[in-house]
Amino acid sequence: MIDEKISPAVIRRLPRYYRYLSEMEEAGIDKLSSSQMSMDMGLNASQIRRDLNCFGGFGQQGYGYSVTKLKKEIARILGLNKRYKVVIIGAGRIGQALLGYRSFMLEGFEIVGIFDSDPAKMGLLPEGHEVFGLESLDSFIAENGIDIAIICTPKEAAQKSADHLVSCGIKGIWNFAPVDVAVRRGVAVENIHLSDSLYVLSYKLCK
Amino acid sequence: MIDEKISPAVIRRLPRYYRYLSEMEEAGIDKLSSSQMSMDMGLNASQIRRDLNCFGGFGQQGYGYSVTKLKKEIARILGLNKRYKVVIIGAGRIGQALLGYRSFMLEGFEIVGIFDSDPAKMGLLPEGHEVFGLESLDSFIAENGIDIAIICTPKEAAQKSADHLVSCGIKGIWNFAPVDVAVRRGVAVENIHLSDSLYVLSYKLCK
DNA sequence: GGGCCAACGTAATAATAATATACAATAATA
DNA sequence: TATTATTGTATATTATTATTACGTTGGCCC
Repeated sequence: MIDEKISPAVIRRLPRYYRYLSEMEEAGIDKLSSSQMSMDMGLNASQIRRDLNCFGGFGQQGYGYSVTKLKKEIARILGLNKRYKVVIIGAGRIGQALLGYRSFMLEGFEIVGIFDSDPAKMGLLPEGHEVFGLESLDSFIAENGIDIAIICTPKEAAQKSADHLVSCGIKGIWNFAPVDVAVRRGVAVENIHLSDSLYVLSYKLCK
Repeated sequence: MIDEKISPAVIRRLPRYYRYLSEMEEAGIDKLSSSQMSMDMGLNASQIRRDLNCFGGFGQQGYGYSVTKLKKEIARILGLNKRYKVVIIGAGRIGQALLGYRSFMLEGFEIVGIFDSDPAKMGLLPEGHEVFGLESLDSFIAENGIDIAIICTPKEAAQKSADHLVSCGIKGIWNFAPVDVAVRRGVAVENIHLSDSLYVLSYKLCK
């Protein structure tokens, strides 16, 4: 992977490029110029070229970008060519909803276990998944080589969960609890703050 | 509401301040200085003061900010003192998960209907909610004075749904479909791109 | 009540990111 | 082989965001 510091702004745009390219590919388009992308995506053409060039020259002068090739390259940059083993912590509504999210699996994120502290939640869910107790988490992570944990606990439990997961060697946390969990350097965290987004919507509504 | 352009970055921080203040209030703290907040939140103290001053001088020199007062002010700025009526479009996993999200209701977002195009989904859900057909959406929105719609459809249907909702007079859209829906000026959209966030996590993992 | 101090409010500055412009290099095409 | 399109890249400009610096104000103590 390229090492010189790439700005977070660029990185956050990569998934958008990826989505766009997937759509174009589905639509049967096999060639795109930066100016075409620019019009479709509402970004500056030169910014697009610059973004892509952070990772290498994927285009061809006088021709443009091959949709399939570029999509594959971005997938590689994002690490979507890998497979990740994932556990979910918290078998509430969100946890269960994510459990059934088939499209994650397609992209290489395989949910192999869901855990909860509440004994009432233990046992079989629809579709054959089983909810385990938290006491079995450590050994499960060790035995199954888990890469990513999704935190779907109430906010009170989130930081404790994160600490626990990190101590088990988890390297990536996808956090749905409405707190900013703190982890040591070397562990990646992405937060989905649902209510933050809803509040911003509310703000926009009363402007 | 203050009119001079306030930067999106500031607005996105407001929910975070709100969360932080709620926690401090719960913890029984009634006074905070910007430098204390700065340490807790990992933001620059002066940035905090500037952010808050976009909306008015809520602090007191030589003293700091009253937690309760500041929290109330931010709630007002975000429009959380209002009540919103909300419909969900799409009764799949995410739609159903959001339907049961009690905490939204506490903050003034009341989900009053859930709709789906699939006849197989019609009928009663657990907890007494009923899934309606899309053909009844127009009249439902008109009769119930709906403010916000949550789009939980597959990506193919999202833009069509958005168009439909806007034509019914909906002013705010909370979009969970993995596309950027386009709406006319005057309609607010907030996107939750779950997979974008997951992809960024994946990127961070293979850095 | 006067001086001191804490912490705000805000102006000035610096850093980051986005946009625009330009152009040589190069592959496709006719 | 000439033409054309479009990249890759440099540079400049503008906009946005964050940081530093400091004057101002109100509370508090002696």
